[in-house]
Amino acid sequence: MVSIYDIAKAVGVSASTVSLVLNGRAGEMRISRETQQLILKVANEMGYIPNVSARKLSTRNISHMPEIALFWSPEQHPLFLNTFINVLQNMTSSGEVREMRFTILPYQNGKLRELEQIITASYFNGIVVPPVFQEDIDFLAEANIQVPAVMLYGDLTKYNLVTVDNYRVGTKIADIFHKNGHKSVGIMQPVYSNTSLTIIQRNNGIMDQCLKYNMEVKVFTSGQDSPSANKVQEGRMAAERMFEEKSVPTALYIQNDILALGALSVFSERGIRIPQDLEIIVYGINDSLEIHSPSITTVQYPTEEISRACIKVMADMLNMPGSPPVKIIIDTPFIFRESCQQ
Amino acid sequence: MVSIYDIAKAVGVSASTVSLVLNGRAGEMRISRETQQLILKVANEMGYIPNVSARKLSTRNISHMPEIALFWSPEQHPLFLNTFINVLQNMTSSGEVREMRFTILPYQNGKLRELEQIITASYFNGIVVPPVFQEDIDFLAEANIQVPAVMLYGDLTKYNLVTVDNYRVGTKIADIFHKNGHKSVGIMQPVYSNTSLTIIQRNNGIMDQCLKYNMEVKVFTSGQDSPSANKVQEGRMAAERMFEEKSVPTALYIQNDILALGALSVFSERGIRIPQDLEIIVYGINDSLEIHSPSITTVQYPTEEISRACIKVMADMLNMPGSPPVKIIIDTPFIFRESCQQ
DNA sequence: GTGAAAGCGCTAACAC
DNA sequence: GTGTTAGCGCTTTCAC
Repeated sequence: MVSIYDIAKAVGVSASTVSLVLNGRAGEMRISRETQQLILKVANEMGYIPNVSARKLSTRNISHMPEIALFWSPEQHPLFLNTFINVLQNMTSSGEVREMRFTILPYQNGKLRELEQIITASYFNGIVVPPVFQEDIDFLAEANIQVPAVMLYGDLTKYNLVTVDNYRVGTKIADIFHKNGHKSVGIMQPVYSNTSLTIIQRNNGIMDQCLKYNMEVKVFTSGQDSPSANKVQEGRMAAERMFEEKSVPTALYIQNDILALGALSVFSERGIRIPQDLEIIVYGINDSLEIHSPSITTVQYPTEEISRACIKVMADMLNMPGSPPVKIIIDTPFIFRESCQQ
Repeated sequence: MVSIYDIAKAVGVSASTVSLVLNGRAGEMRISRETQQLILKVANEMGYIPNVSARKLSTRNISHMPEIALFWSPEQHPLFLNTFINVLQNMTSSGEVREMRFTILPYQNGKLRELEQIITASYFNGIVVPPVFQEDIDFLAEANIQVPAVMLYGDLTKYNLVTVDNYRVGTKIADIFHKNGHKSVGIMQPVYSNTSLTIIQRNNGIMDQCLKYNMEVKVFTSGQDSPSANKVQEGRMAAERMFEEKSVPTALYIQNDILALGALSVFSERGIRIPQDLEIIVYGINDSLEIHSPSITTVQYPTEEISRACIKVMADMLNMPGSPPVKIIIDTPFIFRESCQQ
């Protein structure tokens, strides 16, 4: 970390001169052209980056407010982050919660531990993290976090939790398929999903319930992982593979809305009639499933409600640090449309 | 701002005692139960929030890296923020650019000025802002920003700019419609759009070019603003209004992909044949337009490329502060599909 | 034109 | 058990 003192030393002036020049206030004071040039040049060469913490401290940070770390992994739903920020904006501007600032910390699922320093050093006034891999949950279970923390998954009683009941989603889907007389159920999911606990939980819900009802369950994936940008293609491949089976299921649950778009296009090309040949339920949140022809029954991933509850809990914890952690389960409503009636 | 000194004074102990207790290190040292309780209680009552800047400074912030402000308004494309963070993650983890930290600062389009203090106080090592309202551009034109700034719109030569050529998108669309023999062109857009410069620019491109070709242009909106969550419904309403006209256009440009979903469902219900009765081009980025039946010709909003260029420019400016601002125009590729052939 | 010095809120070593 | 003190990097006032 190069500081203005390092620059001052290198140039042979005092730190305050450096500070003035670097802040474009050299004109106010009368600092010589040469000194200015030299300071700028040396600062550049040394790769100086101002320490904003020091700056905020020294200037009595006008806009001081809680800084929250929002951990984010690429596998989160692509609309979730946008929703979170919009909800935040609404809640703070309406005065429903105090103002806070969110800094996004990208991480790889399963590799949260690599950010241990940041997480445990209390460099933020609070943290929000959606740990959907066992490794991350294990890490958090043993981690020593001193600031308010809201988890979006994981049954760790020492932290606040805002989440949905994934297992229940699974059993309800099985119930519906059973009620509609199906004997053979398919689950379509991204390849990545074999390690995501939310997906596993929903699968377990379906499978356990199907076992009870004596329904057959098959899992379909594209067989190869795809970059997140290509979930549609992955859905197409998964659908194609479904038809390679001798017996194709009559009811299909798709774990991801983008994947569903790909699969639906294959079904359409192949002339599969929905729901007559195949009943479909999709988990996710995507406008196009509503206007798809036929319209698609979905289990809503309630990103807005999750965001709202998460922000509320964080605000409460900031106001009352040390309160016992809360656990909030958000409802996942079923929206019945043409692809699968209740 | 209540500090640990305030708490110390109130309780009648020293600041270091307060610090120890508040950091859960009271056990290490031997601080009495009562003192601990009291400190915690008073801290709560006084609404103490640790100043993370001071904390980072005093602990020689291990994870020190540039902190960038990412200004964000609700009207941004809902997938853009996610894309931005994913691209950031890829670029930093591959070592393509230095690590940086992005803090999201929500703002209302047209009200950027309200954040003037934050913007000009240099509390961040850099700022990124997508100003699409004239008020915001005017503000930025006169603002005194001392840190590297990347704009995602607006022709302000004093800042870096990464953007697309909206006007050109408009003229190209008009060219295509003209080439395909249309005499009457429709533009469908969100109500909000009458103040968004990007949309206005694309409109101007279309209109200017249509004038040349002697093509008629009509603009369609839902007639009433909708919450951002209901763009599909807004699209439906706009489509309905289109059919209230005596003469319905034979070619339609839709300014927004979600709006398009709503409109397309109406066209489908009404038995409008695409492209025979109506050729359609949509601006945006949405997987479902690709798998829609018929598939929809789009002008890609290149969020990934914009993000990449923006992050690269920011990294360069951090490495070489004081470099002259750059201006990067990202291509907006046309993806021709069934709804409008070239 | 430039430097010295105080102070922002906090932590950590050490003193008592 | 608790207090004193130095110092993190920067800005700002004032002195020369």
